[in-house]
Amino acid sequence: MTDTAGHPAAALDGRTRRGEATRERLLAAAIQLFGSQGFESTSMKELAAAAGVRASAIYNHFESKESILTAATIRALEDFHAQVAGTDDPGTDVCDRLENLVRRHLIYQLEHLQLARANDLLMAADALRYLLPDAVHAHVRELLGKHLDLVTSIIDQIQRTRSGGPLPPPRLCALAVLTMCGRVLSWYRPAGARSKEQVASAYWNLVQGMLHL
Amino acid sequence: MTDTAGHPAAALDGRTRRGEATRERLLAAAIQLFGSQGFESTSMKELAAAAGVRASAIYNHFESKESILTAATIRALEDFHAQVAGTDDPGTDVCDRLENLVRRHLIYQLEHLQLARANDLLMAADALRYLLPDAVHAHVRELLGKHLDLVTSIIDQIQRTRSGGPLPPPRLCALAVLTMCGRVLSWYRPAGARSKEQVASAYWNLVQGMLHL
DNA sequence: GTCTATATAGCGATAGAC
DNA sequence: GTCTATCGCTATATAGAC
Repeated sequence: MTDTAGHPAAALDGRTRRGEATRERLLAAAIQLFGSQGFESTSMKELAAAAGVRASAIYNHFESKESILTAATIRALEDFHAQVAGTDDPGTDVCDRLENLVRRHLIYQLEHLQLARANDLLMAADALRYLLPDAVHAHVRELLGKHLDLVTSIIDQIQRTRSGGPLPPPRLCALAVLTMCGRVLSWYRPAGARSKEQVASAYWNLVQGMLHL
Repeated sequence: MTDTAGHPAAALDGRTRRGEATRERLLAAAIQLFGSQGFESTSMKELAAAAGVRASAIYNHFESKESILTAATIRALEDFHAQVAGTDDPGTDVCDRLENLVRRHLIYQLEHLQLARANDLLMAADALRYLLPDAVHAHVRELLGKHLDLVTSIIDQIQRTRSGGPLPPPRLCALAVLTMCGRVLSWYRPAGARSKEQVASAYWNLVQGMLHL
């Protein structure tokens, strides 16, 4: 059972290394399958097959199906944070910061379809609350909340420095922006004529209008 | 088995009337439970309990669990259409038409939380495609597509009559607007200080900015 | 760590009395 | 139309050989 902790790299023998690789494949498969089909309709057998092992072998790496969901959720969320919020530079112009966050959010969604969908599930409903341990659910809420706070504070600063007409409160604007980012998958059609860059630019255009920039 | 058709009202005896009522309770419970927990994680037993009958009695009204999903989906969608798109009056000013559709969409979402969530599930992913019969799925797509077309054409007309700056294509604008409408539940907090009307007005304000109105 | 085989529980669905 | 009882199946999870 390697569920809980990391290992000192020096102690890895061949079997352990193979085990780590299996665990990673399981995690990747979980993100992919949970994201596309949902948690309930993905069986352990299916998950194991996607990772190239038997169902019973899963229990060498995770103690239950729920614990896989937990690990996959945290992994996906930290990934998102590293590639989006983590790139914010407080030293630069607030408007550029917003554009950067928006564009990276969109690109992230478009390039990590499965991961994004998994995140989306979490953001959307508290539907998974009953599946995740309270501590994990709290962690998820905290990370999502921090990102919302970041965008809120940036929009707040922008509104202070601009004279423009009356706008809803910054937090509501931030929610609107993030909502649209999170839903870009429903209007981006890979088969369609628009490239990712075109979609990102069109979207940023709409956000500018929305905030009177 | 009353799954398939309506009945001539004259032929209703007491038992049949009771049966119709049970069917309605099952449908309501299905919309509520499928919408909040998801289809897979709702059992027939749970569904029956919510409607006040035993699990086996369900099969007097529906031939399978999937057929309940089908009926619930169509019911929710037609309800939405009647209360939102059905109120559009092509004779009035395009801008007023858009405001009407947006506000009714929002109010609908806020007042029919469970129904709305069920619709949202359908809109969001093609996740239910494998569960719904092709004909039903096509019907759903058609109704959703029609609504999108309606909003697109209104936005298109608005853009033609206004000189304003460059905007993304009407269809993309329409998707953005509908996306935000559909997601209002994630930022409306009943416990919060905002009333439904305040949320609707704030949202309409954002849409106006987005479309340079 | 991975396998085969199995335990146990819950699911959707059916049969037949009332 | 609803009930009790039950079938057949699949799910998650465990035991023990390798």
